Amino acid sequence: MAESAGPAGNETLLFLTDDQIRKGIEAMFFAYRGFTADPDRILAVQGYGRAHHRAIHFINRSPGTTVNNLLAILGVTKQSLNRVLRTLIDDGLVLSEVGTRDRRERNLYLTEAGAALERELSTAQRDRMRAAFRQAGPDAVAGFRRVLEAMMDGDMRRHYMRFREF
Amino acid sequence: MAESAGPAGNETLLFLTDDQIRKGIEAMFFAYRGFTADPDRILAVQGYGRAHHRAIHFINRSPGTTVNNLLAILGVTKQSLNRVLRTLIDDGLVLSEVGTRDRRERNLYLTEAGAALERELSTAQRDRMRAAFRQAGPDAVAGFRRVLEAMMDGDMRRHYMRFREF
DNA sequence: TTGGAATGTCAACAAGGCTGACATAAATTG
DNA sequence: CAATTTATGTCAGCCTTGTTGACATTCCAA
Repeated sequence: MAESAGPAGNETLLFLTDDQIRKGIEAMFFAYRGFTADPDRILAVQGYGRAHHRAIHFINRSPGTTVNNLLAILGVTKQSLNRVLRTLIDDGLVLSEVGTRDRRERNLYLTEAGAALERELSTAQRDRMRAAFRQAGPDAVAGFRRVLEAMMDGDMRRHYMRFREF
Repeated sequence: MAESAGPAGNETLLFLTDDQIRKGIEAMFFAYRGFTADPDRILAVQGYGRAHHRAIHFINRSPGTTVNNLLAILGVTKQSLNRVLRTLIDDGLVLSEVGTRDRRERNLYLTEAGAALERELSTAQRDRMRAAFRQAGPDAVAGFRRVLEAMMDGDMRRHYMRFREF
């Protein structure tokens, strides 16, 4: 090809140079800090951490979800999750009900207090995300989603896609 | 406006509905896991963690950087960074040289062994990022970058932009 | 020379990962 | 029915990585 040029040897692939990729890597690093900054501040007041936020988020997303399902989504050990879940249950933010179909399972729900904290956290996080979306524009948002979806591990993509329709 | 419709009350803002935003939030969460998965596996073998990776990455990006500069970029306490830096120096991956201009400062460099580990880590991470970029396409990559840049805190954006030209 | 800045270090603590072991209850399977 | 598997909880202990506080050293600059 006569128009071949540059380090990548192909102009159509210039967005795949190592430097472009490195910028993407650093963008992920710095942006993730912003992404978690607002919830982190709110959680710190209550003495909670990101692990609590994640549990609250996914229980809110799928009320009645089981411990096992949460373990698969969060990718942590049951001991680790249990510690977090225990404090949330003891503090009255999460309700754990014995399963009806299978009584070994525990169905997890947010209490009113839990839902209130969830709203506080997600409002803060959504405000920043909304501002970023608005600033970048709809086409950028679509691209953002496409790249992130391509970056996920297969297992995680399944958990993500399961609620795509909403 | 006659065409006003939907929860947002404006068709041109449909990408800003709470559900769209929530999808963006979960995309960040799941994608970040993929983003760190490969380096995490490599680091675990050596007995290192993400903190070591971050230090190695930014020393490699800016050879001769000072401890203070690294602190500002990483956003941790000097005690926390010092512990990580200490192990890297003791293990012969990082070289700490007394500053010439200001002898209170320490200029940090990767040794050959440190550079080797850096290459191993960044190759793994870049491979995934490159695959995601290729799959999503150049326009999506541009959007990805725009959204992430808009999501950063001001301080972090400054650190990010400082090396934009590469 | 004195103050302040940059750095290092020690100690203590907490969150939240991990592994391993073990208990219990309930469902499932042979 | 008995044995096994599954879902969950819990205890103990370990690691990384964050935090605060205190204090020493070095050295630049006013």
